[in-house]
Amino acid sequence: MDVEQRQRHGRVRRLPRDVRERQILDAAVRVFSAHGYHNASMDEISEVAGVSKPMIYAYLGSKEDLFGACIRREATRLLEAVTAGIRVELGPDMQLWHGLRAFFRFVGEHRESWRVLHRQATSQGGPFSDEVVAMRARAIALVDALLVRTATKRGLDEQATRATEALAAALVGSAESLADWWLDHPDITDKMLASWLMNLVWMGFGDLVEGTQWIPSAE
Amino acid sequence: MDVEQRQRHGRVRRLPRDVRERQILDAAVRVFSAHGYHNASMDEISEVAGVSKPMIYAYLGSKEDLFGACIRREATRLLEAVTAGIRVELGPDMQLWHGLRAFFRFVGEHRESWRVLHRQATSQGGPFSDEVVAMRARAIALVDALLVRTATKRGLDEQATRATEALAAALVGSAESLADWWLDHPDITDKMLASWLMNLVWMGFGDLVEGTQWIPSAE
DNA sequence: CCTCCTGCCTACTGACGAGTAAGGCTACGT
DNA sequence: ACGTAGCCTTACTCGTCAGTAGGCAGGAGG
Repeated sequence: MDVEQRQRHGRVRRLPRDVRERQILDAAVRVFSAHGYHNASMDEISEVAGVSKPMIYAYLGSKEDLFGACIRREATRLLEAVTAGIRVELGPDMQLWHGLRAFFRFVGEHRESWRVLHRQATSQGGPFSDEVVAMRARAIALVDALLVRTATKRGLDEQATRATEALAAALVGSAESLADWWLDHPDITDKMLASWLMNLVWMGFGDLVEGTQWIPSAE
Repeated sequence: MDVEQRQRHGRVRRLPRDVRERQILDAAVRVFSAHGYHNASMDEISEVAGVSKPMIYAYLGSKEDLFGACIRREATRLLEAVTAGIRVELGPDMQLWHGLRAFFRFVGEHRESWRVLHRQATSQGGPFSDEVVAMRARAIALVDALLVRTATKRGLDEQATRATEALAAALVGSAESLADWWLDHPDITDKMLASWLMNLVWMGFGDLVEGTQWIPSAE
């Protein structure tokens, strides 16, 4: 009977709620990632999820709610991956280094998540952008904290500390942009990316051009 | 008679084509900037432009065409502003400095243009993104050329030159991100932004934290 | 064996918005 | 005076979804 129904509908039927929710979210991420928020239809998501449309509304709410849920889940995963990668006991440069590596590794392994987070979500002027803006702010705050710690550890000068938040924003943006660039140059390793960016922001062009290089102290 | 008609419709009637086209493009940029591509309706654009909808179709074509035209116009303005700001006779650091200043000045003076270019256009997976991707590629190429010139002027090492394009992408991204950050911190001057970013990418955190600073050589 | 709860579906509605048909008005050339 | 070209409008069509109404099935508890 169960088998019969699977054949009739090509679907597994009568699964517990949390399993269905995960399936739906997975499908939603894929579809949003592929077509963007507006061009993604609930019908397609339901089809990919192997579930009928009313189920989505019953479990995850409106399209906007669904999108928000996707963003929250993927952003949380990303932030967790990055924070997990950081070694707090090391110096600031090594912390940044490991954070960048974790970031690029995550993007490499979850391209769809990244597309949803970066491309789709940033753009839509709607209420969901709140979700992303908040997550992005958390990322910037993370970097900012690192910069502030670094600056205060040594004798900080007032000018520099006022700029840390802006610098953090710039750094996050450069990493995002580099991740996007990566999508068109897949033959690069995540380690190379992290290394380039590290040299750029830690050493600067000035040093770089003169041959000075930053190299991770103990791999 | 003319006055009567203005009162009746609240509109100036019977204007030459190129004037109307400009009005329509201006309105489109404002509406796209405010609501994003998908949430912007042709009806609203026509209303803001003070023109009926069929005029838009007659002059600028479909919604997609219209959006493309907006992007092209605004992106061209931006690139022209930046290239006009660059002083080719100066050293590479000063060139970057002036380029950055011109960029932030433009963004400050044309926030709506910037929103359309950066937020809306990057996101939509549609065919118009081609327009933006192309323009962004031109911007990256511009920076890349500067880096390559700088690297080859001194003794370049192979590793570094392979990375220039990526670094250019990162730099462009950081400038974009900083411009976005600026929207939430309007009490900052464009000069400060340019200076911070310049210090970040030219000197790096390493130097910055030790008190070394980059300062424009002759203002 | 009944019944009720819950997972699940088919089949709709209703709105919104892109794009168009068809024609009116005016200025200018002849 | 009379076309004719080009500016401009009102008032539609029609497709596409988001969201919903209402009902079927299968298992648990009486």
